[in-house]
Amino acid sequence: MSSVGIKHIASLAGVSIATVSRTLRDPERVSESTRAKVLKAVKECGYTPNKLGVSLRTSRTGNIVVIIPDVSDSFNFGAIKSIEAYAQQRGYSILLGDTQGSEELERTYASMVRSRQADGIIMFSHRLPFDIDYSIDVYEQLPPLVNSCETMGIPAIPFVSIDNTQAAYDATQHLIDSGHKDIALITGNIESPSSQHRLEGFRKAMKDAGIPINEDLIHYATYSVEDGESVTKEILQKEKQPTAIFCLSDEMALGCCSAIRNAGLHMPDDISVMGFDDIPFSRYLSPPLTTISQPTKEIGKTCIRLLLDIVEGKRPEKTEYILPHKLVIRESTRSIN
Amino acid sequence: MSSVGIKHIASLAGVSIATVSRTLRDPERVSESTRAKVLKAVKECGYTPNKLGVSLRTSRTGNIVVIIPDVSDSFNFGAIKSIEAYAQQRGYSILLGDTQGSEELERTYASMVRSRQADGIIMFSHRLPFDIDYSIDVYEQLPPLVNSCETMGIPAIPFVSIDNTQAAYDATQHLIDSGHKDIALITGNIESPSSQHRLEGFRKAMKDAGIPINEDLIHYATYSVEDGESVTKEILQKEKQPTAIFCLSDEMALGCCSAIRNAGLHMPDDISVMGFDDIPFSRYLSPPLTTISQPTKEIGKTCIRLLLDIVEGKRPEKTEYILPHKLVIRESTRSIN
DNA sequence: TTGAAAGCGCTAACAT
DNA sequence: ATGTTAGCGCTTTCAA
Repeated sequence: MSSVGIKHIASLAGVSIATVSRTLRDPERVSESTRAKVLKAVKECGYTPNKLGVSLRTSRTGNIVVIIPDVSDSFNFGAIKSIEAYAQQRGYSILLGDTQGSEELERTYASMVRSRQADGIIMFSHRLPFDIDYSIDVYEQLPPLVNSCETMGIPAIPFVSIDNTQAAYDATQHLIDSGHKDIALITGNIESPSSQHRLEGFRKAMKDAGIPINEDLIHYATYSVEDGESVTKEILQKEKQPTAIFCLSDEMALGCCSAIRNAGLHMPDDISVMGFDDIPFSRYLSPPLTTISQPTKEIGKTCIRLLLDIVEGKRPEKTEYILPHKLVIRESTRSIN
Repeated sequence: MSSVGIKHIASLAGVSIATVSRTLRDPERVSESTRAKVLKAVKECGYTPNKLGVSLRTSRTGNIVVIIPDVSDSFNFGAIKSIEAYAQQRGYSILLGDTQGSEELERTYASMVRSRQADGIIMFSHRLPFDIDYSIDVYEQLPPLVNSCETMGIPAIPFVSIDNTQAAYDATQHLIDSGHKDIALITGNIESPSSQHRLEGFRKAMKDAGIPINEDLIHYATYSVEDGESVTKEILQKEKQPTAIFCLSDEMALGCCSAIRNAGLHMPDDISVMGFDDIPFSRYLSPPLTTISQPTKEIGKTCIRLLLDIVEGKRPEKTEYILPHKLVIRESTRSIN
């Protein structure tokens, strides 16, 4: 791949490099004839400005890094899609950084803004991906950063999510209303605030209904298909079985359903399963999954809008954006009243 | 976020900026005492070199763009994962560019190498994301680029994939061996070589078995869940129904299974379903999906290894890497002999 | 072992 | 309307 620079175009068009630059960034400011000459040369050479030079000079890159533990997790998808759409509309590019849950990779991607390769970060994890000195003003040390779905618990960092506690409360309430009392719960990584809050919502709903919680029915795992399957296996091997299993993610629910089927049981007749997230696959499951739907599109759009405002120097009015969730009742749960 | 540059560190440590640079890139070349001074200053300020400056100077960025129509497509996931792992090991960062199938976005991401923000491209789509002049040497105009799973049909571009024709042949053969003759086929976007080759493999297997192909049973769609569902609905509404449906992607098979269930039919008793890709979810379906498994890890690793070699100036020995696939027989197909 | 200085490609302030 | 020039942050000769 050959490399033509602005100087080459300038000499080819018989103008100064400044004129080339102007023609490209603000065509109105050069005469029509000059513009034609320059554009012709640009076209002939297939010239593209070296963005390193541009960014170095302007200290703007037009790149936003989105840091996600797992891009393949279907839940994130809706959010990513709307982040991309809106960013493009505002002239920014989205760089997806998949971290496989590795903190090191989180930091690597986050460092792209420190090293000036990107202007801001949207973070789908709860870990702060760089060190800050809490003894001095935290605000000053923060790059443009927005938290999606998980919070780091730092007030200076805008946070967009649903009310996980209330959502889990609603899901649990639905099971309780359907007559379930022996409800097993499988959590995601309990270090993530989303998992903590969902667990909290579950406890609260049970408590409000006056149902004592059997701690043996609470299983600590991760939001993965594999864990959903293995934990469910365990659950089904015990003597006393729950009438319902509440998986704190749909991915887990998927594994859960598989384990139930493999045990020769049927949903929802033998056991009810409640998911969380409403990933696209959930409606295609057999039976289709009852779950909590998150407004992923809105979450994504809010994140990127907020972030670009910050990048461009506007301060967001609020620092916490809680969007509405929805209980989606399908066929994996049934009333046992 | 404050911004300290190399000059600041230099003055803080009482050395020249050249020494700071040397200390950071090749610590051996400065005296121990100087090194200590510099590193101390670096640490105090939390200094990170501005990569724009570095890259501008060295004309290397250490970034690789991976361009994918849809990061959420579970099939790509395995490949992405191993691409990331290997790249990291060789000191490169992976930037994921999700294009939603948009050619414009493909070009946007591809232009990152032309504009010097990345060193090379791994492309999961079949469209060349920039214009080239076929009247002059094509090779000269190509940035470091490797094709994954889809080929652009340009010999100069290395290509890593399975043998899609043979894989579809094997899948079809399995159905034929099981006694199926009336086999419906649902293709992906027929402009993609992978779809074309899979269709070809299907035709060849049918022909070799002496089974005439009913063109009405070949449905042209895209690799999506939605299309799998809607096309299957259509198929099930006709008078004469096939005994098996071969979906050219697992995502489609998912929708297909859902449609079959909604029609009150059962797999594999009423109808057999064959997928393609073996995405992680497939084994959790009910019933688990019979499909073609692709060696995604190997595909990813081969791509990135090839690409980094090219970036670093080594020419790959071969230009086509065909890796082995595998027929995975689960429970969505049955013998009707 | 270290420093001075050129220059990577570009933009923008200033001058014409 | 266009050109000249300084300088963004860094690496790397070259010289000391």
